[in-house]
Amino acid sequence: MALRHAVLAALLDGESSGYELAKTFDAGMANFWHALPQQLYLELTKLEKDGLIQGRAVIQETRPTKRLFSVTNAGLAELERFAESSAKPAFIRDDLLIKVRAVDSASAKAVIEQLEERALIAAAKIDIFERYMERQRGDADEQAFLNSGDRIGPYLTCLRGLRYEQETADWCRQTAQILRERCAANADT
Amino acid sequence: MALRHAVLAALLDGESSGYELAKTFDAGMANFWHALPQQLYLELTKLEKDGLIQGRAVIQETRPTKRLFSVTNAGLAELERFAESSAKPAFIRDDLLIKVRAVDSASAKAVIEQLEERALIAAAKIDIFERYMERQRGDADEQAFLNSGDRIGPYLTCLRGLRYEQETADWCRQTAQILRERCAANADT
DNA sequence: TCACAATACTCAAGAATATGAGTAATAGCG
DNA sequence: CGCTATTACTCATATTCTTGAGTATTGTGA
Repeated sequence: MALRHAVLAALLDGESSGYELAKTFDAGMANFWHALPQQLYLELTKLEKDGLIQGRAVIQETRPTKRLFSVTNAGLAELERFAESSAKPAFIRDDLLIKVRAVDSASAKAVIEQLEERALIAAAKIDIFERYMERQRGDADEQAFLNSGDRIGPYLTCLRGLRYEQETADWCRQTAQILRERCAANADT
Repeated sequence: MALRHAVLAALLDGESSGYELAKTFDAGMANFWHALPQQLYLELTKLEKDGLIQGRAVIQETRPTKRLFSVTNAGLAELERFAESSAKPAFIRDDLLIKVRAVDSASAKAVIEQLEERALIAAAKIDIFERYMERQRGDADEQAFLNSGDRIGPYLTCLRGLRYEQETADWCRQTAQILRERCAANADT
């Protein structure tokens, strides 16, 4: 039931069409939710039907007409209710971790490659998050921004995403290194 | 398609019944997969039908008969294939992060409480992981264990789970602190 | 100019996950 | 002696998420 709330939260940043949302959602939700365009369109339709968001059609000259959605007061109230409801424990689902958990000498090579690949992906995300955060806080330093900025939510969650990716990158590199050394030791014998 | 592989990986630690697996799965998978007992029983049934695990009935005197499952050679081969297949990018799904992202003065109080609660949960997990890791490496220090231990997969993923929970706890406490300060500043004006 | 990418969506079907309700026996506690 | 917890599972349904296939128009590079 929480994609619903993730979409509402995303629309707090300003009205958006389904298409725009689909492009920015994964990045904007900084690592703690993910959805395909089809799900987003569907969810937007439902949210509008329930009166939590409202859409307005924008007729464009050169592009198809789009519908921009924004959160209604009922939507804000729903987010309030959501905030007060008890949160389900979070969970990650990560194929790569399963591969590492099951790793043995036969699969080590493939796993090492994927760890390195993942470290690169994480590094790219770190860049994106850092740029976003710089832009958000502008001239102020972080502490000042967090004390006085309004709508600091996206910044706070981006901070979490940033650290998560830093940990991911570090762990992937270290784990790949350990597995490489074990492969080498194995080959010697 | 990966609960399947998570269960296979879990059974590498030794044969287990559905019931035992259900109790240890969430903890053992150290934060990167989660499943309810019903799903696990179902998956075990499918895995057995596909010949990737085999079960043997153990008749107990005072308890109902249980079935212990272990990974077959076909199961090991399937894990190999899985390791070589390209991994889907991981994703987290976390209600609490959505709440933080949408946080405003109205919802701050509820969100602070949940952040503090989450920090405690994370601390409890950290304890569990640390104890598991100590037990695993025994007398050896970590480096030595990782160099020479066999089946280091569970240790490596536990390490990741540990750091993840440490980050979670830190971030939750810091974020709660920031929100508290803003509440106080708000009340002053 | 011609294919290909981008904008802006929709619909249907399928796989994976979650929820709720049972069954049935024994163990331990007061 | 009755109550609840534990062991050990099963079945059915509901929700959620993913996948694949479309539609229709416009902008852009070779």
